[in-house]
Amino acid sequence: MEREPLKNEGLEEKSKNFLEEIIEEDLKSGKHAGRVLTRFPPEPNGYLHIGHAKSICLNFGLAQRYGGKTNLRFDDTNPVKEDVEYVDSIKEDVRWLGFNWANEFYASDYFEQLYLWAEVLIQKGLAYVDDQTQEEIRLNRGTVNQAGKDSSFRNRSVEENLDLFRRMRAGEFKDGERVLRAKLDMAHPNMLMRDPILYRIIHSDHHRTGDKWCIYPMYDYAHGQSDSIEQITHSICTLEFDVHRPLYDWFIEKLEIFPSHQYEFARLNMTYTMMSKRKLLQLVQEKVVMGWDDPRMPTICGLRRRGYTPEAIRAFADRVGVAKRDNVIDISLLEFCLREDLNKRAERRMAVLNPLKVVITNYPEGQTEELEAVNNPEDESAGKRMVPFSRELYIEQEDFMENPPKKFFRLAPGQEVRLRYAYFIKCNEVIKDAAGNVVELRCTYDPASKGGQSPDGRKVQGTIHWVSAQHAVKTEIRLFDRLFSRENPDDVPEGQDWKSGINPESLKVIYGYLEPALASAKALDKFQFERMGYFSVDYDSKPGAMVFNRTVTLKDTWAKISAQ
RNA sequence: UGUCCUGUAGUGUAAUUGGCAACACGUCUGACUCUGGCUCAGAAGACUCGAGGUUCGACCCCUUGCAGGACAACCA
Repeated sequence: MEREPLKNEGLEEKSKNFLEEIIEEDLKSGKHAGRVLTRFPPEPNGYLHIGHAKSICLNFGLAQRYGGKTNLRFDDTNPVKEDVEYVDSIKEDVRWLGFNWANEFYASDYFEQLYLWAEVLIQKGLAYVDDQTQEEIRLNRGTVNQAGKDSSFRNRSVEENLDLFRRMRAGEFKDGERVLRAKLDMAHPNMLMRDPILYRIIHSDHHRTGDKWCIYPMYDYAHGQSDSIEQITHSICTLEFDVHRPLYDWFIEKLEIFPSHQYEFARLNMTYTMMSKRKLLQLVQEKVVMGWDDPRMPTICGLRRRGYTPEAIRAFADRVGVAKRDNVIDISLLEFCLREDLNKRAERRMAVLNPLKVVITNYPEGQTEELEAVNNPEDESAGKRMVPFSRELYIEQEDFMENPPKKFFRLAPGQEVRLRYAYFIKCNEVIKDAAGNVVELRCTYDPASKGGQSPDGRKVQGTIHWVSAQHAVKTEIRLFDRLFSRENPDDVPEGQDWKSGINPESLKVIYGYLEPALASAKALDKFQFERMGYFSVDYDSKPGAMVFNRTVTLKDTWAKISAQ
């Protein structure tokens, strides 16, 4: 009562999401003796994407916040789709995002226990072996508004079921010949409760268990029990599993095992972004993109290669929040989080993407000088560097206009601008080629403005970046744009393929000029090219043949103004 | 002709659990500036899906509509 509301303590109380509320209630009621154990359960059949990042941040974040732990568990119950390539990439991505799991588990670790429990269900008369074909099972399941029909094998004796199930395991039957089903209710309004399949026969090697098994548990039969075995307290998954929860609870109840609980949240959707693992796989297989880590992909490895930081992704996951309603996040929020992070840590450099030659006519030929430039105005500890200046420079084509509109603060005939960290220059002459294109500018500089200082207090509205022609490092630069041109890539016009939405101009390769300080940059190094955006060194980069990826442009107010 | 989930500014997420709707992104002003970046100051924008009801008082509770989503792989 005499306790003041926590106000000016710097840690303004952030509102809780519904999962935090559930956990806090559980903690208060002593539900699991104060224990919080979550799990991140990917199927190793594809690469993780930004949607998974939300789930990872949620599961690990929640555990961290409440003094708990998180297991990484591979849901590897379908050998035909899964592969070690994927488990390796998943581990790398989770680590890169900045999380450490308490244990690395596999659903396949539990195959024996799961099998034993299946026998228990058979003994209890709660499971039976069905000989119907896949087609018959499908037909007899009914539809959403029509009850299904009982299988004629539904009432086999416990002994017969046990015998058949053991022979399934022993490999006496071919793929698809029989399945083990739970005996629930073929008329249940929830389709998943209509005698779901527990085990199917697959004579296929498993990436971990090899040829030890030829029967494999289905998701519903494996997931909840795996949670239970690990004593997961809060099993958090996406909304589409909501319908599975009654089944999840049913197995735990009938088996009388640790009561893990499932909670569902709405998965992440993002504008202009494809989240379907299946379709992303297709893009890779059909070589629409360079691979899973193509910088245009929404995969974690793609974002990494693009130049994203784990901090930016975590901040994003934090800002999108968690709830149960369907949502579509504007991709500009992701970009905002990225810029916010990069602004603080990326060192600034100058680079000209579309060069226009400038000759300083009153600057001595053959002379070179070094000018001091700040590495990061947001971080003094980043220090300074020297940038070479000479008579011939490159500036950005778009920084010159022969007939500028009123608010154009850059270079134009007779107009003066500041070359960042260098001098004021004034354009005197415009040289064109036969076709009338501007190919060179002749300018004069004011020696008194060295360093970019105004010698007499005179104001120059514009400051542009530049690079000394003789010192410049020519480099490949990959400019990326959104992979899909439609805001919702799944919203495909009638009669068209979803791939019709792919943006044909999502990758543009150009050659630009860098200031020499950039020549020694290593893969994944990040810089802000002043006034142009954030760029990151690509894996393809080699000494002498550098490759930069444009991570994201800077916010461009001028583009808005000039577009009226 | 089903079962379940969900409806709050353009987009997300809040609202001390019944006390006259907040924060972020985006948008628009303006200031500052050696990045048309950053930063700073401000503005517009929601009668909380509709209709009833309970209550002094409803985003919140009740009734009833409507809308969106999920579920009919031997996928997860």
